[in-house]
Amino acid sequence: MMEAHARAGIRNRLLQKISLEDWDLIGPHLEAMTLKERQVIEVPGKPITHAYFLEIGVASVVAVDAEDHRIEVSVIGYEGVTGVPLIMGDSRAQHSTYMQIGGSGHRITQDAFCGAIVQSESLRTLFQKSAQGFMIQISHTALANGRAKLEQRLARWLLMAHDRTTSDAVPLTHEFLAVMLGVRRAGVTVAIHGFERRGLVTTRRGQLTIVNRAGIEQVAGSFYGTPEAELKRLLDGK
Amino acid sequence: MMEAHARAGIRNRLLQKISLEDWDLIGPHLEAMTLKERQVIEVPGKPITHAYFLEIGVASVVAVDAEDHRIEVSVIGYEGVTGVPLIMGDSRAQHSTYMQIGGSGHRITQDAFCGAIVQSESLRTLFQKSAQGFMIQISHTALANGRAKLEQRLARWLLMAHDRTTSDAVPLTHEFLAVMLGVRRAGVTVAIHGFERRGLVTTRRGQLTIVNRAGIEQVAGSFYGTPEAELKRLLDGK
DNA sequence: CCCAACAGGTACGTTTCCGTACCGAAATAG
DNA sequence: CTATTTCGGTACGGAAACGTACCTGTTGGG
Repeated sequence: MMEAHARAGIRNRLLQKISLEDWDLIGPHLEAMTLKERQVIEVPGKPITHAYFLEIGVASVVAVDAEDHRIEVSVIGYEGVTGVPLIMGDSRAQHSTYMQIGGSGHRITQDAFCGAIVQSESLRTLFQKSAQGFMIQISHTALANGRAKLEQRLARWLLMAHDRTTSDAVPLTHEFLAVMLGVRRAGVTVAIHGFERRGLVTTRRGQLTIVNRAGIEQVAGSFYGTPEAELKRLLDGK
Repeated sequence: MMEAHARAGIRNRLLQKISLEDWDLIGPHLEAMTLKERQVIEVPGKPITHAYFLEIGVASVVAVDAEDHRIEVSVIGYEGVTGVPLIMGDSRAQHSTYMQIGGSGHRITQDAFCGAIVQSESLRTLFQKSAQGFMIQISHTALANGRAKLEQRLARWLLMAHDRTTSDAVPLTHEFLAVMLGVRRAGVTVAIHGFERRGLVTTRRGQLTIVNRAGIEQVAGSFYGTPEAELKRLLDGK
């Protein structure tokens, strides 16, 4: 009951799914914190110090190569956890991970997280399924990057962000959207104008508001949706 | 010693890394087989019946969406195993997986494979690291798809295939290369001409031979290499 | 041995997106 | 309140790749 109380306000879907017995391995180690936009969570090549369970906000996971080419491969919100390599038995970050939209969450040290996973098979199963969902998302990012038009990719991104925010506002500049999608800033501006003209979004400086989600889903077509459906299947059982 | 003998001819890097104790969980269940090109290994949405440890040949892992957009996200050869979702506790295939270049390997049933992973922590660790390498490869496919030019992506693909074959010959048509990269067949033809002109490859109908690997690596730049280095780190220890 | 199917060479107009650049408006710092 | 930075609107030429198509040479099946 103490535990149940401690978990009362939690939005994070993975934390929610942890059983009462397992909670002893995780709950006591959680450190609640505010996560500002641009806050760095993981740096490629560096050890992962903590896993972050987001409550509010969106983190970007960005692949980087030796010549500093970069592109976002995944976004993480209240449905997941950062530090996927920890789940896979690796302690080093592959990707650059940082808060794209500020919010809050709980973090747990690498030691405590890995210890919990080793001790409890049910925790391991839970986080492995989350990691599998993460992998599916990356696959579909690869698909969208190779096959979709800028407009479709932007629509996909907006939908993924919208899924993870509580309001319809997406507080991001065109510049940041462009960096994540790996396209020109001017290209994003033009695409957003198209959305605006069709009444799908409204914009203010540094912010974009989703007005007609169904319309955006139509633009994204099947480039959006599969990872979301699969994650649901993985976490909510078969 | 019987076991050691049974493993004598094995090229697969994961099978090689299995300890003698763990071998009892895997070895007896392996079924050696020839794998012809185009042979289907996994079908999206369908249960995964076997995990395949390749000895020779290359398998393509292709992401597919509801509108049948498709693109290759990963290749697997003697360094890995198919059926990554099994490692993650899922029994359903996400991707379309099939032999791109014919060869041979050993397969193990889903039941035996999952049973082995559940029983042995060291096996689990091994395969998780392999899955982590797989994920890194997908991330870099996403990066290349979003950032690289056709020529660079083709170079990257050829290098990944070359790493997994015993000869310098890549027995594939332009058509198949195009499908995997998600580009036009004619685009591949033109790019290959460029390589040929620069003395990087020679071609015959349905086949391409790598002549100057270093030159191809130069074309691919840093779009090639990171996943390979990371897999080495993961499997050969830190 | 011939024919159908396949592989690939080539071309052309078109679309998409890039690189770059410039400018004005809005926010922020001093 | 002003100076500076940031953000977004717009434009232009050009590169990359597309869709499509047609044609030729190779290959394998009947």
